[in-house]
Amino acid sequence: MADRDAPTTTTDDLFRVLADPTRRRILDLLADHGTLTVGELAGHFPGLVSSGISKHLMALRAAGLVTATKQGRNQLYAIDADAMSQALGPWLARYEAYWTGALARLRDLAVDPPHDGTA
Amino acid sequence: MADRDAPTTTTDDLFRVLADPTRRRILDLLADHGTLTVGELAGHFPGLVSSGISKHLMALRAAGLVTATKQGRNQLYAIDADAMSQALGPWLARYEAYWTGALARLRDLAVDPPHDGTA
DNA sequence: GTAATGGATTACCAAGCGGTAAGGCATTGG
DNA sequence: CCAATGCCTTACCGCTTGGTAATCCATTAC
Repeated sequence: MADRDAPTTTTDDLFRVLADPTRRRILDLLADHGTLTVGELAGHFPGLVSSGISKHLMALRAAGLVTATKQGRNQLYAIDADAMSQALGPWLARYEAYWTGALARLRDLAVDPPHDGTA
Repeated sequence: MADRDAPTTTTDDLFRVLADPTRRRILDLLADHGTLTVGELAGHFPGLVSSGISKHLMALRAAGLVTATKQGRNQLYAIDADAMSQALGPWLARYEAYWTGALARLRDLAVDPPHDGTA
């Protein structure tokens, strides 16, 4: 199984995938470089072999967090935060009451990204 | 354990704790009721015995996500989202660039929350 | 065409973790 | 005081899952 691109990334799936540090690191790398292949990713993880990376990528892909574009013999992976935001959004909203401060910072980032005074 | 704020509630710890659906449900219940005892919590989980709840509570407490107040022979648990926001904040900020749309939705949710949509 | 490269897939192993069960301590009530 | 209650703690079991190794397939180079 696991051949679906899972249009419905549940909060449950999201957190399960995000639970692994390596997977978050991969997402991190992807966010920083935009697009990477398995080999390039593997270069950042000295303690892991390609198979492991591939496996994590598969999990990420199953959760819809990354997209894979085949280019010749390589596969280009890119982050797809849409699924993340879709799954996290409702959860974040639920704790809105406890998050006033964090939310305010978030809103600040959304409406005022560049500079302007107080941080 | 007097580690009620666990100075080092890393993003790693946060996600590990949040990875379990039962634990998120507990947080959910706590957020909804404000304060609950182990027994009350257990009442919401027919498929679990108190020990299990207690264990999850311990994990939550270790991560600083909940606070425990002893009241007589019972222990009152309450959510403490401060650790959550502290750990999630930086992570959320890191993906800010990918979240523009989500951020807007978040703002919308913050001012006009729909209703319960737990998956 | 064949050889080489790179990724995906599968099988396997080991560690971590969720859940249960049993035991112990503290508080409350008679 | 002793008995009962409620929670926490510890030991244990089984499943899930991260990681590796080996194999296969596709693409590219010669």
